Amino acid sequence: MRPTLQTVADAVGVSRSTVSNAYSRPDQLSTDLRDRILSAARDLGYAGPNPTARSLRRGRAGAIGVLFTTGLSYAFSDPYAVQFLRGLAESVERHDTGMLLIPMSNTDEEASARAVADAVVDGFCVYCVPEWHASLAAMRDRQLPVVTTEIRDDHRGDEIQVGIAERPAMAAAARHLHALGHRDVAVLIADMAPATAAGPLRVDSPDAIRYYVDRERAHGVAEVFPWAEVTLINAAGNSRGAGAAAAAHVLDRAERPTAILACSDVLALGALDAVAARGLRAGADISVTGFDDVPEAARAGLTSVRQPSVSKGALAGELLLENKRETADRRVLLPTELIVRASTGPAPSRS
Amino acid sequence: MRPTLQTVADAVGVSRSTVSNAYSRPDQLSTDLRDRILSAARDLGYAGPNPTARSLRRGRAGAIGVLFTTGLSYAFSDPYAVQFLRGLAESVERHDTGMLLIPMSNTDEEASARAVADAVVDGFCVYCVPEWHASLAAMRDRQLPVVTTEIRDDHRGDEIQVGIAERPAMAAAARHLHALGHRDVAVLIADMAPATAAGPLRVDSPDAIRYYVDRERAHGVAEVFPWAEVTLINAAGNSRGAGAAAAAHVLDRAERPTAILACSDVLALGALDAVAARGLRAGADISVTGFDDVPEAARAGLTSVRQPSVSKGALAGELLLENKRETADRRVLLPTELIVRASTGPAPSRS
DNA sequence: CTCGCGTACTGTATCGATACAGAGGAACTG
DNA sequence: CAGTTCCTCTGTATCGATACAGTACGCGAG
Repeated sequence: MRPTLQTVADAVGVSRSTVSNAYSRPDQLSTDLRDRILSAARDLGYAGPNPTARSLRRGRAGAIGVLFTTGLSYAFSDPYAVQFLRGLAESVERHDTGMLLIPMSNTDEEASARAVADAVVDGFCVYCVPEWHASLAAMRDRQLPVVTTEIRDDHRGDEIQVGIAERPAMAAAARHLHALGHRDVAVLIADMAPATAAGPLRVDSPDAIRYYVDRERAHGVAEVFPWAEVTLINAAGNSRGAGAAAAAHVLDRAERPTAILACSDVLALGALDAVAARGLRAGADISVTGFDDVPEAARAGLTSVRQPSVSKGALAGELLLENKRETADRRVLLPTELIVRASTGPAPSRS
Repeated sequence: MRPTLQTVADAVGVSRSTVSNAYSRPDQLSTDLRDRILSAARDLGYAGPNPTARSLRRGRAGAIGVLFTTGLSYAFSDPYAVQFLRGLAESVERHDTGMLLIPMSNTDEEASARAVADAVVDGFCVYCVPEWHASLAAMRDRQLPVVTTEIRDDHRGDEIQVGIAERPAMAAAARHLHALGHRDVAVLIADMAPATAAGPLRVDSPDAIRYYVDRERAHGVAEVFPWAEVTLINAAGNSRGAGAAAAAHVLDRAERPTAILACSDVLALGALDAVAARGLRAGADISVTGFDDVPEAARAGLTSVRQPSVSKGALAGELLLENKRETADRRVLLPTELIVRASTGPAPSRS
């Protein structure tokens, strides 16, 4: 059997409490005794206080759970998500806390829900999880502090929210295109559950879009362009390849839109790939906008809606772990800004 | 006080064990009683069995710790790392296990070491952590199963290893360049501790390179080109920007090398950026090779050494969590392949 | 000499569950 | 009707630590 605190205590001839103090509260005992205890522990091959037992007794897990969309794969391949994670990691680390990644499977929601129920954590951070996902219910059952990256009016309970005003942010991109003379535009979204086929989609209203963020952004477009005249394009996932494939569907049509508003830079970059593959010139033959303003967008000359990424994550972690949680703002709205680059230009005249 | 199993048991008038069974072993009691228990639990606001307590009693944390290089930031921005993580996540998930990310701070190694010591996990996966990092010692103290992504002859203890033959893999790229007539080449590495300045570096032998993987790859180059004639370039980190900045140092020299062998695609792509920024043509004026063969490499026409990414992660998870750990191979060597694209071509004749 | 006080260590209760042996009773067997 | 088996449920021991109140003792002050 592996040694425990008691094993060490017996070996040195002191009480278990004292050995515990040797590790966790060095000021509670003489240096001499402490050294004797630690060296005895080494001799016995004692691995140090068991973190699980410590967590139980202390009532603190020392980690937060991060609920991530879509089997991790897309999440990680979006530079925006990566930056968010990085900010989160940094602030979480400052609080001597870890990050337990909990991927949200689309194929087996129950597995994800189980993972949430079993997670040894002190709180949760929800990033881009569709509202209907079973794991969210499991998370609420835990009754732990939660921070989400969406600002919603219909938000449940007392979740902390850190996010942007999705609708006006996207509307800014739409207005930009409208001012350039575009009248026939398409919106490119990533279906978060790969149930719907890739390609053009007919929905009567933005409200029919299942995932909140995309829905709000579509509403932003609808503030500028009559929704009935907007083409909605569904991508098979939030990846560059999926964006290219989805964009291809409308680029090959006789009457193609003069502009595409993508709900993420990753999708937009994919659209640019598809545009280039057809020998079209982005910003001239067709305009494309993205969302997030990831570093890659600057390299590609993509017009995009910038939103803070790293600081969004950092703030989420901060608010979640701050103990003076009562006083702090439970809802933080971050600024956005439209960055205009070469991928948008005047609408081509109809031939 | 929050309700516990006992609270629910008292409310229903059964024993604590029975309530526990209602959650964890439904077959042990009648459906009728189970329903009564679960509904009573709901009424009482019982959040379900406490995962920490469960972990302690079961002797299983239900998570593995992932030790990641350099404050998470670079790790996540390398698509290769992301793919590895994805594979790892998938296999870990199959075992009903979670992933606790443990970022390795370079500025505060002790903080990382503490995070490792306190992590509630059943094992560790080490990805790209420099061997001198304090957290590795802390990890070994835990005496838990470990899998690393490096195949080393001098490996300690009984770590499981999943990796590639670094030296011959890189040598293949070097031979490819040699066959194209290149004689003056540079090796681009990412210093894992940002102690050394970016730019050309003089070291007597590849052995002086601190980080194992880079060291081995440099040895691979040295198998083909006399080391004394190879220029070593240090980048400030494993990022595209750092790669570009480092490459710039030698591109602007009067006698620039005719080829650059980068130790990662991210660095190589940065080098390509620097090449393009100077109006040079990759594959003609200068050749560039990468390592990993990430999707981006194909788009950029980058010659690269392909290594399995997703399956490397998946295999690491599998070997770590498989319970028949005794019989399984504790050391798995994965294949690599040189993928030749447009970024390499014949050496330009000296003018 | 007694009181007060700080330092160094001890002992017990407790964190919240699961494992496992076993009890009680119904049903089936011969 | 005793014997066996199965199904439900119970009770106690236990996982490995930390919290906290308390003891013992040395030492300076009044």
